[in-house]
Amino acid sequence: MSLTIKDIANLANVSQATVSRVINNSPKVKQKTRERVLKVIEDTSFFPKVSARALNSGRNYNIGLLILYDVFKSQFPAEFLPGILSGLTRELSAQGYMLSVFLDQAADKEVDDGLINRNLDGVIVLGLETNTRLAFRISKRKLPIVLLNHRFQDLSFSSVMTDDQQGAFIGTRHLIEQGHRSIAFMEGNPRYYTSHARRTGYLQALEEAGLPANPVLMRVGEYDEAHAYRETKALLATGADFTAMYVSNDIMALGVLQALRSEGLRVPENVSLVGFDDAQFATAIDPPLTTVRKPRSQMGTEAARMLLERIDRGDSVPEEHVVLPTKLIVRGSTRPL
Amino acid sequence: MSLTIKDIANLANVSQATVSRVINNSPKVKQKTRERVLKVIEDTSFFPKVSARALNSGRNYNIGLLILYDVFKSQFPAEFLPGILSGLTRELSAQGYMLSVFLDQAADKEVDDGLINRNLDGVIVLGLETNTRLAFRISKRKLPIVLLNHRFQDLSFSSVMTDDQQGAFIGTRHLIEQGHRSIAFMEGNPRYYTSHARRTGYLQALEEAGLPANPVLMRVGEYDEAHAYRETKALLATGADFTAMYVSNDIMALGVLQALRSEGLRVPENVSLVGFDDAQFATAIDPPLTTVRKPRSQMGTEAARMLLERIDRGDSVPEEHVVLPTKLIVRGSTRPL
DNA sequence: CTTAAAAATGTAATCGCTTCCACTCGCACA
DNA sequence: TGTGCGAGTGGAAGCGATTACATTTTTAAG
Repeated sequence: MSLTIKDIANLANVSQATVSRVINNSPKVKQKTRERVLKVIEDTSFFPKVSARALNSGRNYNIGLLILYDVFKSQFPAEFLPGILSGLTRELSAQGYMLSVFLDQAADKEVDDGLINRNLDGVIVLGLETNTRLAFRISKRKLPIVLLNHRFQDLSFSSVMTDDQQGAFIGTRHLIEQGHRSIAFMEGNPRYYTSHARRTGYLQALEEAGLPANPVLMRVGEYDEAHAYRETKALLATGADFTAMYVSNDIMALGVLQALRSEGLRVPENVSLVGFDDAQFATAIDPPLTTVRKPRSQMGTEAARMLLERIDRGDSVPEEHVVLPTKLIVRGSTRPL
Repeated sequence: MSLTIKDIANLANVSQATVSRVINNSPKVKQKTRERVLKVIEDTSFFPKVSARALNSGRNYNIGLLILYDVFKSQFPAEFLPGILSGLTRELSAQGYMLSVFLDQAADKEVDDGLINRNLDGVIVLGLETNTRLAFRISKRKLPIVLLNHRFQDLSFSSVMTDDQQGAFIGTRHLIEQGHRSIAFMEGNPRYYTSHARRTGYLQALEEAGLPANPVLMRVGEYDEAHAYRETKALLATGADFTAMYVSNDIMALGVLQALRSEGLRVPENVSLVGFDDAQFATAIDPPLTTVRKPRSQMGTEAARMLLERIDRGDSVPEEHVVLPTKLIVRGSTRPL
């Protein structure tokens, strides 16, 4: 049927062991022999069978991506997943690994059986919040694990995050640089860590500029359009003055936009607006939204790199926490005062 | 280290062979024995090692999802991927399979080596158009394959599609039912099959209602907001009358919306609008967009089901083409004339 | 109660690779 | 001329399941 290393061994006039050594880059093969074997491999386009290697080496060359339920349920921007997948697979396939996805939507048992026992070399957990029960179970099996887009303080899991505080900071600072002094803030669901971070970034920018934080201008909603609309209406009803607003994500910005319009206010003429996420529609609405973008692809590559390192070096690798900066994308929804 | 089938055999006082039979639901095990073995398996939370089974059964319990480049490059709605993944993994994990993703972005060789040789039991190809070169290569290796969201006429590959024509049909019919008689049509990139299907659906609805198709009202653009904006402006410039418009996707609808607004026209007061895709932002814009939704999750489950059938029964399964209906979601952008 | 067929179970070979251990073959050194 | 050593290679034992084939047990017909 298909080629085995035995065939390669015969063709190259060496033993199976040597072929195996060549495949695995063992240093103890004479250069000349190595070349001969490689040539045969090349010519026959031989590819070692993963299951056979896995059986006795323990390596499965397969890592799991566990997408937690909250990612799907919430207003997690849909365009994140493609970006992250792209980063993950690029890095992983370069090292010969595959990526298998698992959704948390199925019953817990399913995830347990499926995910943990399926001979994965490691797991990347993508979520907004840590599912602690699950994380504990995975760690109990000593499976290397990296948290992506969230972290868990009490457990020593490596994590890759973005610096949402810095994101809100640069977004707010952009408004300040444009001359705005009265800048409102629309917070997302306070249950999530990110909401807090973004508020802190907003406050930090104000403070750096010596601007007072005005509690009246700070509203709390959910990461959806309806709450943002309602809160903006409420804010306007207070009669408070503001010429700009930092909104915690792009979907909310849509709600803010509607509320402002309904009161006869225009963006950016009357109010400048900055969002977060750089959603697919951000360029397509009127006005195009100035927003803050997470380095989606890079988040994937970083997570993959860290996990592979952990797999290679074992527990000796210390817990690592990477925080990636976000980027301000200036479009038409902001303008100098 | 970890449990093997041997341990289970000892604990249950049977042979390895019997344990294996129980695991694989072989019918030739006495009910009583089966229960005893299952109990032990349950108690020890044993899980057979995939690589070991794969080695001699040929079954890898791993299927590949190949996401073609055009999916990422185009205005493919970002929210599709999560929906499709959800459907795929639900069905697959129920049958004990995992799903590994591969992106077409890497070099072709990578995909070739990686995808084809990595011991997958089958491949699902998600794309807007068939990458024929790749499809041929996969089929040459006799890997079962199902095309998702596209099809290829000349090759006998099974496929799962949505009925875009029916989608445009019900969208247009909705407008007709609301009393509209002059209905414009905004087409997407004519290079894609879907564009053609949507136009046909539009025309079909007009014909069914005995309405003439007016070429002046039909514009062709790309699946993005900028072209839609431009084409709408051009349409308005002709001075042609219309009270409604069918737009080939939601992103384009954003452009249409802007163009209409810029000319002082309001939606739905002056023009009713129907889109396609039910993008994440469709509920969040003003007015909320009436649109046509693809059954994302179901597309996934169907594709998985078909692929598994093909894997189980081999080539005996005839080529199958499933076409799923779309659904009209009525929101605020349409109203009776 | 036999006894042959059917059903259930066990034995052991096998899948394709990795890796431990043994072995060969120069070559430097005493 | 031995001797020791290290580099390179080969032989063969697994890894943990599946499965063809052999064997035992059960069932049912006579």
